[in-house]
Amino acid sequence: MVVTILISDMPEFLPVDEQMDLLEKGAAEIIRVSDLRERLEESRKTGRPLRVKAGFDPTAPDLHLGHTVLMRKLRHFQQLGHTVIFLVGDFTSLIGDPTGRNVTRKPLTREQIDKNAETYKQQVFRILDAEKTEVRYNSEWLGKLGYEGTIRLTAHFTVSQMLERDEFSKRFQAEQPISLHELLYPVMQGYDSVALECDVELGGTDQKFNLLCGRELQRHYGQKPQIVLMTPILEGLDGVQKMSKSLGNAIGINEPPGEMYGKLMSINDELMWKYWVFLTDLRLSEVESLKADVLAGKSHPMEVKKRLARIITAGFHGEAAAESAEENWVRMFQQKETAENLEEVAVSFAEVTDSLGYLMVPKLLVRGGLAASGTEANRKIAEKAVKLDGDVFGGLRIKLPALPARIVVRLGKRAKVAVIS
RNA sequence: GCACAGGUGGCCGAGCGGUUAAUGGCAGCAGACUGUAAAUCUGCCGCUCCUUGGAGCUACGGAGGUUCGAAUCCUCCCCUGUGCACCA
Repeated sequence: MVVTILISDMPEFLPVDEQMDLLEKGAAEIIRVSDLRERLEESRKTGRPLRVKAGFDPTAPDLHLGHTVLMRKLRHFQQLGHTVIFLVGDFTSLIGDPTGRNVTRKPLTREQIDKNAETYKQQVFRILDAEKTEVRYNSEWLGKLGYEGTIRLTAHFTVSQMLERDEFSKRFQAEQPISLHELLYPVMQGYDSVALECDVELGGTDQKFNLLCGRELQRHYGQKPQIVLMTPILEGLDGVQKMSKSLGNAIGINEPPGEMYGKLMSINDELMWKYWVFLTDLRLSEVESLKADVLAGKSHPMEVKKRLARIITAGFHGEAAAESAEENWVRMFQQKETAENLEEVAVSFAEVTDSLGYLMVPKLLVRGGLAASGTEANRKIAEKAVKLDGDVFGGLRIKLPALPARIVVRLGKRAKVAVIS
């Protein structure tokens, strides 16, 4: 399943201008544009594809749309015939990337790393072409480095260079801890570029420092410094903070179509335009014209958002699934009816009934994952937020009809069908 | 090693012997309003059990202690930051 097929069957090495067009779209910053152009010229002349690396800490096995901004850009390089290296930072994840952290990260165990790396690959290849992707692990060379090699490597950097880095200096000034080993992270990431002889490295804008370390080190090792292409950090559902699973504002690429569609619809209008740019293949000019139409009142923002949700959902689940997700959404939220394709939860009679055989509604809510605890379920019932088969429920227990029973349980926006037997 | 300042619920941050499940803020959830938006307003926001009002349990870095009673006082330990020292 490939999200983007912008240009398929592209002959290798298009004219540089055309390559640049595709590569520059949605890039936050390129260091440096002229170098990239030059390197592409060279590759076209010699027939040597560029080596394009992106590294991943196998720490977050659940990819979300924020990650796909970068993946899509890698895919673009791939489509242009260049070599994409998917680097699993199994060694660096022993440290934990200090980027965006105000706290030292806990190191992972070997088992966790391996497991995460596998899950990661599965997900990444929904966007990248697995056949054409070189998968590497940085333990391959970092593991061999040893203490001596590490010392030699770190000698290329000074403490003040490291402290220039925003994350470090902020933490330092705020009198927060910085562990010594965290300073090693950028150095090792930089060495990856040396070991792989990268022409280009991709990363989020928050990775700038790390990416630049690669350039620095490559110079020391007599290589041409890599071009650095940074993708923007996509805001999550709240529209403010970066999309991140731990912040609870993410849309995972493995989420069912209904969820994905619904979450996309819940973003605010302003954010929608960013999603159009970074998560679809519409040209910049096309997005601009959509926006102009909305501003001019020619089209309704909700309709435009529905189209966005549909395109993105279709990219991961196919056109048919996206269409049915949309129909469901309309039925549930616009027409306030009950959706057809609600998720069913099988519940056994004993789990949710009291000794007299009455259905305990709070237990049902917990069992169905709609409430985190019985206490919370009770609160929500008291707030008249719970509906059973479409009617507001205000009590505690209910007499069950004949088994097996199907009850549509709804708490706020979310609803499920409980099948009790 | 010494001195000082700290460690409170998802996060930030009050409290400094009892009316404290613990003020505020953020995040989150629900209701109203809507375009399931956003903004705004309102309510909720540890867990369990009976119930429309209660009962119990767990919680303020860890372990002890003082006290009728401790997040609050004492002792020891762990962790963080800062300064000084060490760097024979």
